[in-house]
Amino acid sequence: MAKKRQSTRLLASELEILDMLWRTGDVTIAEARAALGGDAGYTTVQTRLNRMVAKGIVRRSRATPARYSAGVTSDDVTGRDLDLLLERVSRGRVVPLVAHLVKDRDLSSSEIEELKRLIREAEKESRSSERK
Amino acid sequence: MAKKRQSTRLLASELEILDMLWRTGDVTIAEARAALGGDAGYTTVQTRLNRMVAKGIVRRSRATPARYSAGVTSDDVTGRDLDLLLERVSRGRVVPLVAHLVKDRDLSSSEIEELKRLIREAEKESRSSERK
DNA sequence: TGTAATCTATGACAGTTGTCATATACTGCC
DNA sequence: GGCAGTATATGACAACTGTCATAGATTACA
Repeated sequence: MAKKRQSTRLLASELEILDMLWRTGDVTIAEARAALGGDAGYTTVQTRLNRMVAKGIVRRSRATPARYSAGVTSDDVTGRDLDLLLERVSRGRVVPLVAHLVKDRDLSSSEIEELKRLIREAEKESRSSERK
Repeated sequence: MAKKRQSTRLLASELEILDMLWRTGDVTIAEARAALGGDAGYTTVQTRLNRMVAKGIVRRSRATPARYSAGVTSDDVTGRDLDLLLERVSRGRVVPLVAHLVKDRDLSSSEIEELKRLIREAEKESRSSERK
C-alpha cells in the first residue's frame, strides 16, 4: 500500500527554498540558513536541502563545504504549475488566469507594451490556424 | 518538534478532487469514486474526502448517503496559487506568466478580445496612477 | 421483519515533510 | 600533530498523505 507519490507539484516549502536559491545563486548550508531568515536550525536546513537533492530539484557540489544550487529553472516551475492550474482549476480557460494576473496591479508602461505584444502574437497565431 | 504546516498550498491530489467536485457539483462517495476514474478503492476516496472536509476545503452534507461539495471556489484557488507563483517563482513579474499562458495555445477570437480588454483596463489603471 | 446491500467510522501501515539532536568526519591554525 | 570550529551523516519523532481492511450502522426491499 501507500503508493509513491507520482504526479505532485512542488510544495510551498520547496518553492521557498528554490526562491532563495534562484535569488542568491549557490550557497552553503550556513548561507542558506541566513538567507531563509535564520529561523530554522542548521540541520533542519541541511535536511531540507538534501531531501530536495535526492529528488533532483536541487544540486549539490562536491566541494567542502558543499554548495547547493537550484536544479530546476523558475521557467520550468512556472510552466508546470500554470499548466496544472489550467487543467485542474481553470479548465483550460486562459482568460481568468490572465485577468487575475493583470487586475489591480501596478504595471509599468513597458510591461503593458510587452503584454500587448504577446496578445498581438497570439492573435496572429489564431488567425493563421483559422485559415487552415 | 514537527510544527503544524502553516503556509502551504493545495496538493496536486487535492486539486484533483476539487476539480472533480467543481465539474460534477456535489457527489456521494460512490459517485466521486466513479468520477475519479474508479481506480481508487471506495474507502480511499472516503478518507481523502473526509480529510479535506476536516481542512475546510470540502463540504459534507448531513444526508445519507452524505454528499460532498467543494468548499472553496476555483477563483480562490487560482488567486492564491497565482499570487504564490508571482511571489516565489516569478518575483513579481507578471509578463512571463502571461507569456506562458498565451503562447502556443489555440485562443478563440473572443478570448483574444477579452485579453485585449484586460490589457486596456490595466493600461488605464497604470496611467491614472501615474498621474498621481 | 429480516437479510442483503450500502454507508460510515475507525484503525492501520508505509512514505513524506518539518523539525531537530547527536555523533562522526574534516579543516585550519598554533 | 592536536585541538577548536565547522561540516556531514544519521537517527528520530510527530503530523500529513495515499492506500486500504474491517467492523459496525443504516437503508432498501423481498
